Amino acid sequence: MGSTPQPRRGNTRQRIQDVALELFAEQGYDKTSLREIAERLDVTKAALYYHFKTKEDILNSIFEDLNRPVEELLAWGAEQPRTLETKKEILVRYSEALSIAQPLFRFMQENQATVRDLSIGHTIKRRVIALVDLIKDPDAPLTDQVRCFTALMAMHAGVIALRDAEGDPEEKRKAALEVAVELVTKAHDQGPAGPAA
Amino acid sequence: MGSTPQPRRGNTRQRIQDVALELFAEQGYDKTSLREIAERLDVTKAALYYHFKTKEDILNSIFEDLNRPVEELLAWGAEQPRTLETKKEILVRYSEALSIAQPLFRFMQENQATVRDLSIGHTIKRRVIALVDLIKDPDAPLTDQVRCFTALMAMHAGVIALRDAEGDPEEKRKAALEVAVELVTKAHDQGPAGPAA
Amino acid sequence: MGSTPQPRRGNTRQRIQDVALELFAEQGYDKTSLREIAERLDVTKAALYYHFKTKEDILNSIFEDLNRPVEELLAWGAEQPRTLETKKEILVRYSEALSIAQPLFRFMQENQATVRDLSIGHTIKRRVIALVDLIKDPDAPLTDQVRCFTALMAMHAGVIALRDAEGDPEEKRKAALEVAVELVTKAHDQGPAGPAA
Amino acid sequence: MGSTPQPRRGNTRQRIQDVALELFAEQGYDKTSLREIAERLDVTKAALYYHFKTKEDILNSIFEDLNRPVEELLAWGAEQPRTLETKKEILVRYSEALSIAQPLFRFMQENQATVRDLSIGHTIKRRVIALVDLIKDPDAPLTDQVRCFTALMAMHAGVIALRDAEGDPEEKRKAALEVAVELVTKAHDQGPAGPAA
DNA sequence: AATGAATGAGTATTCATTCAT
DNA sequence: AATGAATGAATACTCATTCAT
Repeated sequence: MGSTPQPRRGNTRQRIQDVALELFAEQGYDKTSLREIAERLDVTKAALYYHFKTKEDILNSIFEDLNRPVEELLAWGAEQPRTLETKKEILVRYSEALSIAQPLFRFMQENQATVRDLSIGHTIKRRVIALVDLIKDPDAPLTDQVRCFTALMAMHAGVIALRDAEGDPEEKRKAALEVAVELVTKAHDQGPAGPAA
Repeated sequence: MGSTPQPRRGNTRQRIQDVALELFAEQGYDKTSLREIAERLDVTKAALYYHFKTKEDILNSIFEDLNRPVEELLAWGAEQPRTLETKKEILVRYSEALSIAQPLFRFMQENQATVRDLSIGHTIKRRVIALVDLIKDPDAPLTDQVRCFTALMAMHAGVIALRDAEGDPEEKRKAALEVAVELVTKAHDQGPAGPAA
Repeated sequence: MGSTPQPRRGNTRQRIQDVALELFAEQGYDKTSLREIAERLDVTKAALYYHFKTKEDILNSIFEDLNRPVEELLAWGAEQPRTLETKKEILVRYSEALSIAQPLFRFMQENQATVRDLSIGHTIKRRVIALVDLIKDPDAPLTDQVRCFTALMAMHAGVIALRDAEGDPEEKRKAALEVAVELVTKAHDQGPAGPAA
Repeated sequence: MGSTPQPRRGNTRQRIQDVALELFAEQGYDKTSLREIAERLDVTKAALYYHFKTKEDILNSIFEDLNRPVEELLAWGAEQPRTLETKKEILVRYSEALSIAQPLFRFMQENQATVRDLSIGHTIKRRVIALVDLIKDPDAPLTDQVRCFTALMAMHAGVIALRDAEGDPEEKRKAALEVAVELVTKAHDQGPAGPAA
């Protein structure tokens, strides 16, 4: 186990990404060294540099791959009418995207300080803003804006933060989605100038 | 005569904490070196070690000081009856505590991965659980649990995450508190087994 | 039909030498990596190793090619009578050789420390000594030896060191040659035991 | 030998400079690693970083110290009348400065490619130009300019390049100085527009 | 109450080189 | 005639920590 010099097929790049994401999510970006990644894969550090230009580049490549669904969701959402139905659909899809790329999103949430000055930092920030813009109305009062933002956080919580709380993950996700829908619905039902009396 | 010309006298410990918190919150714990802290204070690194045993110890001391209000809130809450009024009061006080110790909480949120295996990690985790326990009913269904947890996150968002969004900080805090109260109220109104018909 | 559309055919070896010399002269030997050379040629590093055994070997091959004229000059000079005319002729030819292989000589001058313990180091050293021997008289006093050595340096200066000083390169070369001739003439006119009274 | 933990007096900084210059001159800047310097001094690499911010900084500090005499010579020369006597005096003093700081100048000459993009590169270039300006007449014809530049190179040769040629160093220095004076005198005697008939 | 001097373990990154295909 | 994948050894530099003074 581990000592057989496996003929290394062309999957090393993928294996690096997998191990890196696992470690980044487990221990954080800063605390994960390239030495550690290399050791787990039983290759040398230099091999990592054959496949990626820098440590940050490993993260970037992972992000690009796993982030695509969210990007597509944003593109789709931008073309829909801003109805309540659309908003709900966005929440549903986002929840699913979160669930699928859970380790990446967990990593992003737990390493905000680090991620902020990495090149994906900008992308992420823009993306959150775009997402909120899709589910809140343009001139929504502050309270409704908070409701919409909180809706997103509810889903993050359901998928990521409550990761090691008791309960079936899928049920937690559903519950969080329900709460999110509730919040966005409430925000939607009130016109831009507060409760439509 | 009356104005002290050398303000740095015996207060070095405090100054270290101030600068450290500022830098930890700005750049993250890992990326802030003791050299940097020392340079800002115009003392040597060794001076830091006169006042604190380790880097982590600096953080611990900051945490102990700023966290006291929350600890007191938990103690107080534990002795109150679990009425809706109590829950609301807890939310109000927690929101205030967040506001006062904003840099610390921001630091905690943005450095979760790092904080997790520092000694304050356990404390924080226990505290969040205790807090949720105070505002949710013992046998609340999953959805209500999510509501309560989300209520807390709403307040974190209002005080911390929305820090550089437009708008008056105090108003954002109030709006977040409002949403939080709403969520907890809804959770409270439904009995442990769903809607109290 | 007549014009070859793919000029890179069998000439890779030459192209490697060209690019390598350019980069060696520009940045120095140590600071020029094989990666850089390969990238400029749009081939892989391994391709370089198909054509050359080592990095040093690339340099050796360049040196061998461009150095031939000087070697021939030495051979020719060794067979001539040691008259002033011969000496002048050697200076003229050397100046021309310098001019033609300018990048190589520039490289040699600016990377003396590095070149010293490369295999061309010995060759170069021997060659300079041989050259001085051709233009100075066997038992010339120290001052005349310095004159002869300085004559060579004057030409190096004229072609290499003054490279980015103002003025037409060819004129600078001529001027340097003139000064060199002057020095050697002076050295020649004085017998082995000082001024021929 | 070497194992006694000598009480390290406050001379470490100086010792680093000494060893570094020795190695830089012997092997070149690029090929001298901080590990090597540290090992020779029987300290750790980190100790070097206590005293100097970077590898380049070590070189800078050496340069600043040893270069002072030349800087002073330039300042002095700038205030003198541009007579032949002054020029001769400059040559004499420069020759002495070269002799005293021989290892540094040798290093500079043999590592031109490297030094060029270090921070001392600019300083050196400016200095050579300033020096030539002091010994050549403002509108000297090209040949005279070459004479002056060659005069400097003659002295470099006498002190540095001929280092391991036979003969007493001091005598070689004197001979080189003589040749340099000769060249500058010749350049001086001819008016700005060629031979003063 | 603090400094000056140093360490040991670590980091990301680069390089010349190799070899099976 | 060349590539893709990898290595081993090195490099400059940083960090938290220690300790005699």
